[in-house]
Amino acid sequence: MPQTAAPRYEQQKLAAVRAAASVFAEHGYHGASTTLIAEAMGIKQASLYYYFKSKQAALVEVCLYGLEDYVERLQAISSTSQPFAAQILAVFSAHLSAYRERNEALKVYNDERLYLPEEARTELKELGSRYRQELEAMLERAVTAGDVRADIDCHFAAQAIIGIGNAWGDLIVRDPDLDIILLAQKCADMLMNGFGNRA
Amino acid sequence: MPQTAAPRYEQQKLAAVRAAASVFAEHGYHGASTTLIAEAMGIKQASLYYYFKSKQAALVEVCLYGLEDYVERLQAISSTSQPFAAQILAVFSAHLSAYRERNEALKVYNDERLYLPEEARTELKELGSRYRQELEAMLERAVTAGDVRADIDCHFAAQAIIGIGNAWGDLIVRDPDLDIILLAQKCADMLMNGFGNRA
DNA sequence: TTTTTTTTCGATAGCTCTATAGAATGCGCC
DNA sequence: GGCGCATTCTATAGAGCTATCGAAAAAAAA
Repeated sequence: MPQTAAPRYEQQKLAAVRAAASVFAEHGYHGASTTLIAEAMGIKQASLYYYFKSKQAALVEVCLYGLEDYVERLQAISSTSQPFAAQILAVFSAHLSAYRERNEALKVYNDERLYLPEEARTELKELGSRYRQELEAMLERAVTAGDVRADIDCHFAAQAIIGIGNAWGDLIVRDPDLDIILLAQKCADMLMNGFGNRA
Repeated sequence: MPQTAAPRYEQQKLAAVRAAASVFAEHGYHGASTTLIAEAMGIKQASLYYYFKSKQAALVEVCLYGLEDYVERLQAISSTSQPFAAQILAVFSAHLSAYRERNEALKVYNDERLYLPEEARTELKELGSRYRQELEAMLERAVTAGDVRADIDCHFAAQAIIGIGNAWGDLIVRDPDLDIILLAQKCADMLMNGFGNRA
């Protein structure tokens, strides 16, 4: 699928972001060198600065790339009128497949965001917490609809869902054989029904 | 509480491990400098090498310190004959309070273990997976006892439990006001009963 | 006090890393 | 071909970092 009118710069810029994501994911922000990133995309170290103003700027772009359509996807799910059980399955599927598709970038956001410059950090933090808030609102609606127990702490629940997604996301990055669909089903089942044997 | 016969060396060594844990936790392994670690314990950079052969050796010691009684605690819980619901609550409590007590070291183990030397890495990995296996065995016993649904994938479940614990552990480190007991209860409740409204 | 041992220090070699500057190369277009 | 622009290169300044060495200081032993 050839991009229409994709000037070389755009292509290379994207390649640079991806290379940076990959190297940051493997070595961590501080452990990664600009030389390594450049090599990963087949150019020399100094040429990288044609695309990034600084190493830190590269980190910012990688994180943004990782989060990009992440929140939007959740909002799309959240705005459907499916029963909650179906929604939560969709949430896990989206979360996990985001990890698979942009796995390095999302991992980098989770692991290295502490090293972002203050300014970018708050911007991204806001994006991240928008995600949590959306999830929280979704849970609250499910409570009113009677799909979710009334005594659930929605704030806690939203954090837990994100935590589970991220934990599996990490494992997915390292083990490409994991079946995302199956995993999402198990997560959703766990969350809705618990492990306990119904008396 | 004065340690009986605690020679200066032992004290300082422990201080060094803790300082390293703290600095690694804040800056990451590669982002941390030996100067910073030394300063954190009030000595000069070169003096640190009296206690650590190398920076990497410090990482190893921090990780070991973080995991130390972690597995043992789980085994203690696992060997009781409490009902599973009580056990799982104890597991979460132990997991979360370990994070609070040795928070930096455990966080370092989770975040930075990738940068361990191969040899130490496998040793620690084994410790870590002993934890998961123990949890898995516990779940299997609970299935036989009828406390847990028979159709649960115990391997998945064990990973999920660890993932949830670590996710909250991370948040605990950053927010010291979180109530661990309450959190553990919510986690256990979520796991056993799920969020779904029982028809 | 003097001697011995443990702990800390200052100085520095040797290395790697980021970022910059200016030259070279490719490439479309007249 | 030759001009202008975009892209990549080589070379390097400048800084920080780990680890080592031998001397100093502190503590313990005699």
